[in-house]
Amino acid sequence: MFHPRPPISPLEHSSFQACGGVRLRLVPTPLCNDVVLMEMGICLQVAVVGISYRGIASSTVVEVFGRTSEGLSVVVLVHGMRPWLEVSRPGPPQSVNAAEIERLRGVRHVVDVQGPVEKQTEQGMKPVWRVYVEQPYHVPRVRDSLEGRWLTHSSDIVFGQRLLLDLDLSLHIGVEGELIAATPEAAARMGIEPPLEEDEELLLAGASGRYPSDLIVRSNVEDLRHIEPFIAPLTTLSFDLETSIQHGTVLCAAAVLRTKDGDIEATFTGTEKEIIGDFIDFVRESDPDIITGYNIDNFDLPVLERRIEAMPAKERLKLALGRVPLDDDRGKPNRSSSRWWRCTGRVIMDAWWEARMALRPERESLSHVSQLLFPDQMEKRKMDVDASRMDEEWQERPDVVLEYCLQDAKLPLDILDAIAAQRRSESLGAVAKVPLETAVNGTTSQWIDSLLVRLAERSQIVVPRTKGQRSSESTEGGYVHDVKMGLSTWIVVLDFKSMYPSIMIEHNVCSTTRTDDGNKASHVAPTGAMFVDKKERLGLIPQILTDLMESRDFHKEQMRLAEKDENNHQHAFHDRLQESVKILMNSFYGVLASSFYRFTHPDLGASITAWARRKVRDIIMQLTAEGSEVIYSDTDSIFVAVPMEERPPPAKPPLDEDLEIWEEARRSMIAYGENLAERYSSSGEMLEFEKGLTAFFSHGAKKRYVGRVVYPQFETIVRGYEPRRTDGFPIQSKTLEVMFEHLLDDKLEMAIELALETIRRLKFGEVDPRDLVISRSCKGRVDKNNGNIDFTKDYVNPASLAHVQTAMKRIERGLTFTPGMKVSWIVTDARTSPMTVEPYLVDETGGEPPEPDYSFYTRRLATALGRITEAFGWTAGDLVAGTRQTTLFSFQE
DNA sequence: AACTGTGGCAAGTAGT
DNA sequence: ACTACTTGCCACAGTT
Repeated sequence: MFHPRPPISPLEHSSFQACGGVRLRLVPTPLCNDVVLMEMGICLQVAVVGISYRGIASSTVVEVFGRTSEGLSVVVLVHGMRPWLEVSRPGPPQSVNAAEIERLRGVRHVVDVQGPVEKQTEQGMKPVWRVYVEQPYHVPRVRDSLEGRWLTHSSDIVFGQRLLLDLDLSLHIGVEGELIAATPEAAARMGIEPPLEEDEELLLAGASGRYPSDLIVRSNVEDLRHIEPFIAPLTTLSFDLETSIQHGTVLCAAAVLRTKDGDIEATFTGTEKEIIGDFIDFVRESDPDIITGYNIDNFDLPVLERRIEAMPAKERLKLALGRVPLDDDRGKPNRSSSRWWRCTGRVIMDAWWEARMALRPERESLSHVSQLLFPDQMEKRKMDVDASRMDEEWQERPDVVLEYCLQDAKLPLDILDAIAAQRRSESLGAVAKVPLETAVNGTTSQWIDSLLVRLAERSQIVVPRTKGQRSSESTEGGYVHDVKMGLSTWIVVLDFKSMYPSIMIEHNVCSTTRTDDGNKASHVAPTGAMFVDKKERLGLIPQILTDLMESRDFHKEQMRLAEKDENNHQHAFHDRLQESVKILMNSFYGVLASSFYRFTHPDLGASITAWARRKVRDIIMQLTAEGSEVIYSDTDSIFVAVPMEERPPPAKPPLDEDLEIWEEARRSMIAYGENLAERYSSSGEMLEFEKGLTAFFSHGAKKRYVGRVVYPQFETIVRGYEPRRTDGFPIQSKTLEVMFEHLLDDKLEMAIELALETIRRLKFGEVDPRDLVISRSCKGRVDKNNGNIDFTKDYVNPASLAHVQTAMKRIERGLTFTPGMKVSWIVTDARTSPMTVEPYLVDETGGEPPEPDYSFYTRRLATALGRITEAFGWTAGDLVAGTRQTTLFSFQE
């Protein structure tokens, strides 16, 4: 049983007219001459959640699933799209006789051949024909049957994406069309009578049965257009199942739908079939854009699939969670080969995965992540249901379990809201011009394809296929300068602005501009790779990156304006957009350096990094030559010591007199940074003064340093060291964090004191075992047949690894383990080989923590702290002993 | 029997 | 999407 949906408050009619409103007209239909059907012209702004398509007779209807700016769910049935691919003759340009084209027309499933059009191919300009085929799935078949006689282009683009590419649309689209069906509530909201819902009408529109959306609109390709991004009132449904440990059956379930108007909660009880059936009904009725839950990818969705599979064939339910008619098989979520579940018309977004990516928590249990995000609210959440005794709990107090289940359904929504996961994805989709689904679950290559393919096709450049194999050779990457060991004071950090994108723009780096002809080359990389001049041909990638840079500047400007107006909403909106642009720009280098991307060549990635290394090394050499000291550098950043006659102590002093000296040093540091940035910036490359530090410390290892930033704002940065890592143990991170603060204040004695005291306490076991928990992610493969986990595919010697040992012990004790999840343990005996560890389960099942091997932890902590203190003459051994082994040699150091 | 050094595996981070 | 780099542990070989 579930609570019914409360009525939706009617919207004001005027707000709907902003985008054209609703027109009514009476027209005779061709199907039934004597009946006059009402046909309603409608104009909508839609955020595209997902795109699919269906073949109808000899044409294809594209289904665009989304949410309107007014908050209604909609499926737009777009007519007039025809699947196609392009062909050209292999080899150098040559004449093609008409008979050859006629043969092409005769190929099975080919509907039409058009052209030729002169296009740029890998072998120069060539005539290219466009071959239209019956259905999208015929594209690969025709492609393969033409193998050898023709080269094919644009022949592996998924048809759903085709709509956005051909019409140059993004996530937010304007739609004009005919309203052919609406739920009574939706009609009421729009202030109209719902249209007649006759089967013929839906069939005419290319639908079979009822889509679960509020509106069904029929449209034509010509009636879709690009619109500016808006914040869509997306809806999210979260759910949680409680299952029997003994039988694996579903005991109860809960779901919460979150809209901009609030939450609707539902709980499900009864027989397993009733629970699952009612849950499916609730999903279809509430028609959310996003389905979420905690670890649904690896738990709840597989459980639903398995339990339905276990039902007798006759009365088996359909797991129709998708936005398609009930009898349409595409409604069932599937995860074919991919790590992600897909479900037609909706996005499946696992709050576990999103939280993991956004927060990088040390432990990943729902309770730990909630604690992290909502420390105050967690008081309310009573952990009084013992999940390891679920069957008994359900027997004894079902209402408590149901309440617990509802809580667990609701938390994922709060988590996603707290990290703004949906909004971020919407922004990324708007920038990469892909549906929400691709923004959430797609790969970077899909986002970049979306921009690159559409520009190539507009620029009369053929689109190559994604390459099959990966080469064994890897490209040399960025340059990392040796870091000076110890404490340095008064440092400026200079950064190249968007270094790799700038290089790509400056040197016109693109697969379409690369050349082997030395006469044509105007850009020669340090590796010898050559690229033509911009005037000869402007590369696709430089064009896109230039646009992206401009759009980032635009959104940053809008942020400034919003800030001035104190419009937080607008500020956050543009901040997300500029952030998405940045993410996208930085992804370009990655796909270009990958060997299987369609628009790349091994020269590209190698040239970019080679130019970058040269640029950074040149500046380091010049700085060194002029007497400045370079402390560190990684890829695009340079840390330079500010030249000063006398270096004031780094800590901001309380005394007036000293404070003035300190402030003066800070001012001269800023001036020096700005001066360097200006001197080393040319038109093509921008070196920016990014940060000013009073103190910088490293023990001498690259990518590991801490710094006290005093410009542009005050903060402490820690890079690479244990406090940044999720696989250390808490006391290690906490101690180092405080020690770093002391070091940066130039309070060496306090840092050493803390190290000695913490090690002493640990040696005598005077610490909370919680501070000794180590967590790491663990791989493994699930055996399809028996559900067992196989570790041997991922690990050479699984049993010798502490995290695998922990995972195995969890499984032994009947606890969940899903490949990729983090497991937590305490080392109980390090004298054995491999060391003995015990899972730490206090958060999950309660009980006593395992007895730690304190001597192991003492040694590990001493090693970590000793690395730092060794810069000041205290080795790890000295820290454990509690005294420094002073020798003549150590004094000389 | 207890160290010490080394190569290999694995995870995680810093940077794009 | 990519490379550079550090660290921890194990297995093994070679000392002390």
